Amino acid sequence: MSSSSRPQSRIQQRNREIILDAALEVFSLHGFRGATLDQIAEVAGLSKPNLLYYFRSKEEVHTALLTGLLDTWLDPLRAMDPAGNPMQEIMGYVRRKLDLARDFPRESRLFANEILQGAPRMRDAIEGDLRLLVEEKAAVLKAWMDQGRIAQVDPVHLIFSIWALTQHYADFDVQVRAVLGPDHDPYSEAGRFLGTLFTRLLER
Amino acid sequence: MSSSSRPQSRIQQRNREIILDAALEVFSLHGFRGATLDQIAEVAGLSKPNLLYYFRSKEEVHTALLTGLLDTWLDPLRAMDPAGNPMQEIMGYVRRKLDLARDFPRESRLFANEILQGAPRMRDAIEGDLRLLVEEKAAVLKAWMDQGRIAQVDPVHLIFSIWALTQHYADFDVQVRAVLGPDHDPYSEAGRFLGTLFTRLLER
DNA sequence: GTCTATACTCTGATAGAC
DNA sequence: GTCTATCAGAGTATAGAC
Repeated sequence: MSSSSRPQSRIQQRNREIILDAALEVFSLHGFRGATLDQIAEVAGLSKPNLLYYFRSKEEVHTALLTGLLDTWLDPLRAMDPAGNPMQEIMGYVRRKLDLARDFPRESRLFANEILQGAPRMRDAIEGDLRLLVEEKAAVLKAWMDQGRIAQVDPVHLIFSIWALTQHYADFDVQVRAVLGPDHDPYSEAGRFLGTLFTRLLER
Repeated sequence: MSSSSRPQSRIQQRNREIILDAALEVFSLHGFRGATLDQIAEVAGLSKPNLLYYFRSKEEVHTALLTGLLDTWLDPLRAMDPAGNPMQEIMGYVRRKLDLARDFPRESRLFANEILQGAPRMRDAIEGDLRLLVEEKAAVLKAWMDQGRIAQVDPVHLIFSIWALTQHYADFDVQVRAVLGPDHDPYSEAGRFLGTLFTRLLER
């Protein structure tokens, strides 16, 4: 099944993936400006001109990474079902968000870097899709509170707190592990802790 | 009163401060590698060679910023008094940490950038002073829990959660404001929300 | 103390051989 | 598709006039 707009051989797709993986590694550590094509090419095991054969510019590589990232990042929130059991839905969201942080820490750091720098390449998405989704889900949370099914608390800041607490384990991984020492599994401990925290915050 | 090791005129001290303030602005936005001396010099209103008259290198400017940052950042935790009232001490800590985020967001982002990048220039401090202080204060929290004065919860992750929740408002400021819209004061709302959260989590 | 000029290296991107 | 060679510009840092 070939696309007329962008025919791609298997090797092309494979190399694009290798490059994007290397770029994720480098951009997530150093941000857009701090990252260099030399570094990305080295991690990818390609020459710099060859990298630029697959992507026209540094900017294009970065854009390719950001495209879709926000969607992936928001999917767990989207999955929160207004018709479901409130406590289960919220706990499921926390669980899925923590799993994302554990399984895709580089994506989390890429996102953190982008926001830290003032979201120069994501502003529109954040002021658009992200804001709308938060408003929608905050309304769902508010309804649950007004029905007395969970405790009253600011629903938007509740969402912020889920983001902050889960992403912290990916973004500040170095610090978390330095403090805990080698004999700990940050994410399983975090799972238990966050379970307790949100239960006590929301259960009535 | 002159120091023999580093005599400094008033104008020298003043210029060093101007440079450090400009550097904080730029480093906190772009990280070490993404920041340029040109940018820092421009923000400082000085020529690049003049900047390098006050600091021998880009590295030296960055080091000057990081030195002392961790201390400032940990001071509120240090102030948590084992002899005080547990609930008041913890709430006071959360309050002071949130005030730090509100009043010194650039410092918070500088720190976040450093950790995101793997803490290449702060590893020792984090594995040393920071870790020790957390261990000490976690023991204090544990004692309060065992005395039944606050609810049982993992004390180290409790400290992580205070960091994550307060720093989020500085580090993800752009996102927070984009979601809340213009008619909100993020920090006063956060103050109320975090008061509720930690009360419900810890009160028995 | 501050500036202009400049040395030298790094970085993004292109040309062209294979 | 991949490589070597290379260019133009940006970057850190220094020299030396004032």
